[in-house]
Amino acid sequence: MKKSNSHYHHGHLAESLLDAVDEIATQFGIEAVTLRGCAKRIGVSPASAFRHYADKRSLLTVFATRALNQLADSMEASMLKAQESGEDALQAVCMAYVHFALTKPAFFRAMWREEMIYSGDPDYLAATQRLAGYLQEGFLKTIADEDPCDFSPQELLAWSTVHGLACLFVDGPVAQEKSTEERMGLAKTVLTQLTPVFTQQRS
Amino acid sequence: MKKSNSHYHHGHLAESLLDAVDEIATQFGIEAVTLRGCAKRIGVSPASAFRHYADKRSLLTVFATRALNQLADSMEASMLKAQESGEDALQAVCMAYVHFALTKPAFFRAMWREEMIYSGDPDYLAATQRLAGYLQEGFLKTIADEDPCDFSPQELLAWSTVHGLACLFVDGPVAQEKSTEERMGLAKTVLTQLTPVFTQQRS
DNA sequence: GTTCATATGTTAACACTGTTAACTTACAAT
DNA sequence: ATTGTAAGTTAACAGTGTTAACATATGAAC
Repeated sequence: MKKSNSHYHHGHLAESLLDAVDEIATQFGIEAVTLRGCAKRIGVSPASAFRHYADKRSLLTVFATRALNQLADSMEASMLKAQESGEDALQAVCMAYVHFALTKPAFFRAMWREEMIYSGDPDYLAATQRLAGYLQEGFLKTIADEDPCDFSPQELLAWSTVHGLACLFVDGPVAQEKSTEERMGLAKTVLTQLTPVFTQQRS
Repeated sequence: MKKSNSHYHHGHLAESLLDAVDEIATQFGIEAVTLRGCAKRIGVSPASAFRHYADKRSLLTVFATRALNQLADSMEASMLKAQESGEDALQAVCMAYVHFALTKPAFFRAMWREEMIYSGDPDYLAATQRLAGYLQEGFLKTIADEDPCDFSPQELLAWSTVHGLACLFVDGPVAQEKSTEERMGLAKTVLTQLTPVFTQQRS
């Protein structure tokens, strides 16, 4: 955090650019994010971004990865809290997923826009796997050392339902006029229906 | 279908532009669709599109609406076929949903990219409601004349699951290396788990 | 059939985008 | 102190959506 008075070298440009993407995406949506806009917001020349990111898509990939880890953090916290108080951990994790999508829609979109990012990037893939890991907790692992990209039908059902719900809320025509609280309640009702399917084989 | 030899007036530019979007999106993805590219493919000047569409977003809105109706057509056909042969109609409709996403990923994406279209457009909204209608068939309607945007928990569970599955296949890290057939099989396994939830209250 | 309003196309320009090449500055190791 | 390198700048490029001003073909009224 050392500050030069010359201001020629910014010093934290890579991270500052991510913050700029954050702010612009939050205010105007992920489609409005522009390299030149980010640079201008930081007070730096348009071309400077290319010293730190190969292209715009790389920047958005890192941003998406960052957003995935933020979501995973939030899911982890919810899980731990639920485990302490003896609540349904899977339910808590799912609700955290939906809550993130509702409160940070631009971030949630950025995570899954396949054509805007390099979805084969190792860090990105690792972040998606970390996220999926919290949804897999609470399920019996039948096979050890399995491919982390391979999901049991129960796990995939859980992820599909919560992901679909989040997507329909964010980009779809479902409950558009409703408040965040109302939609969270609706999500709870929907997810509760799944408990009979899971309670049979829960660990 | 009358053809002028002067070639000054194209005649079917509005529809031809939609076809161009179709072809470019299929080949290179929805992000690669460009007004100038569409115009060039048709052999028309870049500015001509604006006589038929207010802006690019309007064109993509009509394209998304068209794609939604194609999906709804496919779902309707699957439903009728299943009803004739006595199969599970809801299952058939869900499988048609996933199949469309897998075979026409660019179209499926275009339907739900909120920032690329005018999602408040009446025709677009009508198409989404038509689509949702096929998922609602087979469920008991408890309240008559209800808002078509309002879904029962069961209906929303069905839509969320199938939509999430489709999205995770198309944009997510799930089963990326698997073939379409394998993924359809996986989808069936996931969706079958929902039958106990629905059979209680099916009509 | 000629006239003419209108729908539908063209051309040329605008500001803005991502990206690159050539250049400049500051820092850090010798 | 010198100097190599990391990190910034400027100026240009082609490509984008969009608009204004202009051109042409169509079809209805006379």
